[in-house]
Amino acid sequence: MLSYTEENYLKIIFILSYPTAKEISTNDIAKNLNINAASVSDMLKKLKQKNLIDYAKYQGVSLTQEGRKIAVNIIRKHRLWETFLVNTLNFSWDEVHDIAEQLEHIQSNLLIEKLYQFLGFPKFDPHGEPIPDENGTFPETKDWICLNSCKKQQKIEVKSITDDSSDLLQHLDKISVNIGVKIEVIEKNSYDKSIDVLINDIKQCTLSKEISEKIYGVLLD
Amino acid sequence: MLSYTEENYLKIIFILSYPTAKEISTNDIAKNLNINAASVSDMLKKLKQKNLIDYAKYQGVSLTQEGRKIAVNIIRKHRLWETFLVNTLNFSWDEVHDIAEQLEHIQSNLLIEKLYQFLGFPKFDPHGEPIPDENGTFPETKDWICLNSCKKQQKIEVKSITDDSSDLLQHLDKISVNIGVKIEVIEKNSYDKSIDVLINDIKQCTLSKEISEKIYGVLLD
DNA sequence: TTTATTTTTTAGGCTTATCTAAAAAATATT
DNA sequence: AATATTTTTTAGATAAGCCTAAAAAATAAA
Ligand SMILES: [Mn+2]
Ligand SMILES: [Mn+2]
Ligand SMILES: [Mn+2]
Ligand SMILES: [Mn+2]
Repeated sequence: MLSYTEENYLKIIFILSYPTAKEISTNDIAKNLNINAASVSDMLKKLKQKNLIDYAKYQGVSLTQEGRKIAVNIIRKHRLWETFLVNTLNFSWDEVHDIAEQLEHIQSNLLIEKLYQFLGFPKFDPHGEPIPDENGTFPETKDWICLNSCKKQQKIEVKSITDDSSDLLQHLDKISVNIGVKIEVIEKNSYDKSIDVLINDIKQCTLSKEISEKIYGVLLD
Repeated sequence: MLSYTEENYLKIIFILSYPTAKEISTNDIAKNLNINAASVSDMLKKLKQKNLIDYAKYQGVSLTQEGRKIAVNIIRKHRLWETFLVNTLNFSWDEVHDIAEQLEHIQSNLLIEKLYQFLGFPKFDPHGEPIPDENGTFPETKDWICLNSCKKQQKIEVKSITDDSSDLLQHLDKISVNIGVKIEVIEKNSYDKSIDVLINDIKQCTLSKEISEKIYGVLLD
């Protein structure tokens, strides 16, 4: 049985390396968990000891088979709980991430099985993030592209927001961006990498790089 | 913000003193939490420091206003989650206690409000235990009596089982005792304090003291 | 009312997860 | 290639929550 802390380390290593499975630096983990790099070094030693990560001093870190399995299960639980909170309890999509951060650590396979069934075997969470199935397999998303990478005049249907922070999601609500809307690139501004877009063929606005790189969708036309 | 551990101490102090609010001993807490009495002494000092308990060395412990409020909220969450697990996710009543022990520590007032509403403002959990409302008020149960205290030929309708352990609940399933059944006392055996009973006017069996003292109900006729 | 037993507290340790400061290694710059 | 900067690790501390062993207080028994 792992501690919440250990689970959070495995989860963040997975997320930072997804989908490439590349090696992650001590500093990246430290920044993302808001802890000191020295503490991360300590924990990496411990996780290596438990055979959950591949790690050699100064060489970065990656998950072992076993570590990946645990990380994916935490992510599965997180996203199923977010789906429950929005679909069943009528939370809005910007309110659920912090609660799911807690719920993802509840230990019970039966609970997750039953929740999964109750929710109707969902494949994506309220932010469009893919929910791995009971074998750890993620639903297909390879035709999704980043809005940020679209050329002028290309148009996408939004499939996912890759950041659940309430700040961002509330901002997206304000400009009427949610899962399913169509966004067309009107202009690309090279100076600050922002883009001018048309949302659902009606509303025009400018999206900063920070925002556009978190929106993914499928190309239309 | 309290730790899970602190919350568990407050909860067990409440439960051990309910409904009398009498003083609780260090040893009682230690036995119930499966920890050493020395550890309990340490924690009591800390909880007193935080004004959550009234405590003087060697004199037993009781909850302050503030401590009681927190304890009742944990119990409310525990029982609402058990209700959710049984009513919504189709768990059986013997499977839910350990999961609720984890879920009761999830921090979010909004979550509990929404869960409460989703479940239809339940007053009792799957074991018949009263669920305090948002103000900490417990539903009325003062006409409930313990099966153990019934005289020969008295008959009750079961309202609650005051122990959620799966061992006991599975045993009760086996002898067809659940919430709502009628139990009549046929004979009281003074030697071991066991009683012979008739369940739903059909099935006769003997209940040990350990079992009969955990069954509560309302007197019939 | 002494003495014995039980309960509770204190003293001193251990583990986990964190920190700061300093050392070591890797990387970037001149 | 030598030096400066950044990244990572080690060393040494701390707080929470637990432990065992021993001391102190309360309670029960003689
Ligand atoms: Mn999330
Ligand atoms: Mn999400
Ligand atoms: Mn319970
Ligand atoms: Mn219960």
